[in-house]
Amino acid sequence: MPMKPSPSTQDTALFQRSPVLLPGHSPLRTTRSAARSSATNGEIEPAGREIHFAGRVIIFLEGDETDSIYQLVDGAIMLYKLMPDGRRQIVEVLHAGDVFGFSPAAVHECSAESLVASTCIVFKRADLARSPALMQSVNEHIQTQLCAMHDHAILLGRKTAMERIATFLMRCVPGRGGYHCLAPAPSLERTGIRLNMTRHEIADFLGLTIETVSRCLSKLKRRGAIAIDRPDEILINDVCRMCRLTGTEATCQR
Amino acid sequence: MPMKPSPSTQDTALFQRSPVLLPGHSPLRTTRSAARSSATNGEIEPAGREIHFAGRVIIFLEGDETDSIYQLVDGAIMLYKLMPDGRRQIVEVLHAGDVFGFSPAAVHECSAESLVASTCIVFKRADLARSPALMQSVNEHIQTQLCAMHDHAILLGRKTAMERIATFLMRCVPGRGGYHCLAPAPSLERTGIRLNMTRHEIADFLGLTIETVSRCLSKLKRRGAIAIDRPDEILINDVCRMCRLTGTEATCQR
DNA sequence: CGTTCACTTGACTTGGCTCAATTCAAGTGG
DNA sequence: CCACTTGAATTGAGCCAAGTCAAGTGAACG
Repeated sequence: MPMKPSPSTQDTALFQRSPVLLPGHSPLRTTRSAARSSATNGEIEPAGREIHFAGRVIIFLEGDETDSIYQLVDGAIMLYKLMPDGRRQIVEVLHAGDVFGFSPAAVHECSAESLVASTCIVFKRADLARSPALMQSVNEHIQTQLCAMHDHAILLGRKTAMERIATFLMRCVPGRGGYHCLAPAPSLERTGIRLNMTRHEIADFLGLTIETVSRCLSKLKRRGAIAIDRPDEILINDVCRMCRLTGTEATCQR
Repeated sequence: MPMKPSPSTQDTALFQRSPVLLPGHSPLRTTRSAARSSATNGEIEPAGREIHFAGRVIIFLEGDETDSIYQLVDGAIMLYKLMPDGRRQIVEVLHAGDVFGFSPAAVHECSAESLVASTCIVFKRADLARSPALMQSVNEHIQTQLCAMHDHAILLGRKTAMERIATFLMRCVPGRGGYHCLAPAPSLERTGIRLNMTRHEIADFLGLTIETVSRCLSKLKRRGAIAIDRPDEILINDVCRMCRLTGTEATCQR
C-alpha cells in the first residue's frame, strides 16, 4: 500500500497553511458562551468558548502550538495526519459530542478540518483538571472514540476494499454508524445518506485510493445495492444487506 | 487485504474461551491493595483491586459482561478483535500506565491477553465518577492512547510493509516507541530489543501476514540493519537509520 | 439585457497494466 | 511439534491515463 502522494493532497498541505477565513465565519470571531448559564445541551458547559466554522475550514494544523481542547457540538470534523511525502490518513471523522485537540505535547498531533458548518466549544486544557463535570464528559466521549478507533483499526488492517466501503456507508446511516448494528433499527429498508466527504477524503479515511472507492461504489450500483443520486448523496436499497457486506455483522439477525 | 483466517487464530477464539489459569497466577486470586495507602507508584490508587497475570493469559473476551476498567501497572497486554470468519486485528499493545476495558456498552468491545507477566489495577466504572484523581489519571492516559491510535491508523492505512515493520521495531526501543522520535535519544547506535510477540501477533498488529513479517525481518537482516539473536530478540544496529525507514521521521535530525 | 454556446475546471469514473503483499507449499531448526 | 523461514505462484488494489459529467465563466449575439 505505498500510495503515491497525490498532488491535490500536497496542495492542501502546502497552500492552505492558513485557515480559509470565510466572511462572517472567521474562526477568530468567537462568541463567549454564557459562562455560568445552565448547560446549553447537556454537554460540557463551564467556561467554554463557542466557535463556529463554515464547512471546509482548517481549524488547526499538525504542529500548531496549543493549550486547548475542543468538543464538537454540531457538524462534522475530520482529523488527519500527513506523512512527509504527502500521503494522508484521515484518522477520525467526528460528530456531535466528540472531543479532539489533545496530544501528549504542546502541539497538535494531527490537523483538523470541518466537513460541514460546525460548532465547537473550546476549553483550556488546564480547565479540565478544575472541572470534574467537564472531565467526566470528555472522558465518556473519548472512551467511545477510542473504541471507534479499535473498530477502524480492524477495518484498516483486515478488511477488503468492498468491506471498507460497506462499513463506511453503514457508518452514515443514522441508527447504525457507531457500534454494533442495532438489529431492529428504525431504518430497515432503503435509506438515503449524505456523505459530506469527497472520494479523495473517503479514500484517505479508508486506506484506499480514490479509484478503488469509485470502483466499489460503481460495483454496488451495478449490483443494485445502492443508487447514486449525486456524488455525495447515496441511497442504500437494503440496509441489512449492506450490513452483511461489512464483514462484521455478527450480531445482526435479519 | 482479504487475509484468509488462519487456523491458529480460530483456535484462540474457539478453544481458549476460559482464561488460562496458571497455578499460582489465577486472575481470580486477587490482592486487595491497601485502599488508603499512599499511591503505590504515582498511578491511580483509590479503591483499586490489584491483579496479577502470567504471560499469555486471556484477561477477558470480546462480549464478556463487565462494569470494570483496568490500568496496566506493569507488563504488556494486547487488545484484539476478531471478525466472524476468524480474521484478527490486534488493536492496541499496552504498556505500564495504559488503561483498557471500557466500552460504550456493558460488554467488552475487544479481548485482552497478557503478552508477559503483568499487573493491573481494576476499578468499577462507577468509581471513576467518584474519584477525580482517578479520572484525571485515566483521562491523561487515554488521551495519549488515542493519539497512539492515530499514529497506528496512518501505519495501517498508508504505510508499506517495510515501513510498518520499521515502525514496530522503533516502538520497542525504550526512548522512542511512543511519539515523535526524541532525536538526541540516549540510545543512538545499536540497541537490543525484546518483542514479546510472535510473528503471528506482529502480523495481526500491523495488518500483514506472518510471511510478510518474516520476509521483511529477513531483508533487514540481509541488509545488516538488524541481527536476529532469537526470534523475539532483535538487535538494531543503527536506531536512527531504522527510524528513517519508518516513513514518518520528519523531525529526527541525525 | 438576457440567452446561447464554447470553453474551463474540478470531481468522479473507467480501463489497462503493474506490483506489493497474499496465498500456497515446502522446508528448517529449536 | 511448533514457530519460523523461504520460494513460487497468484491476485487485489495501486498507478497511469483517458474519458465523462456537472457546474461555472465569459464573450458573442439577438
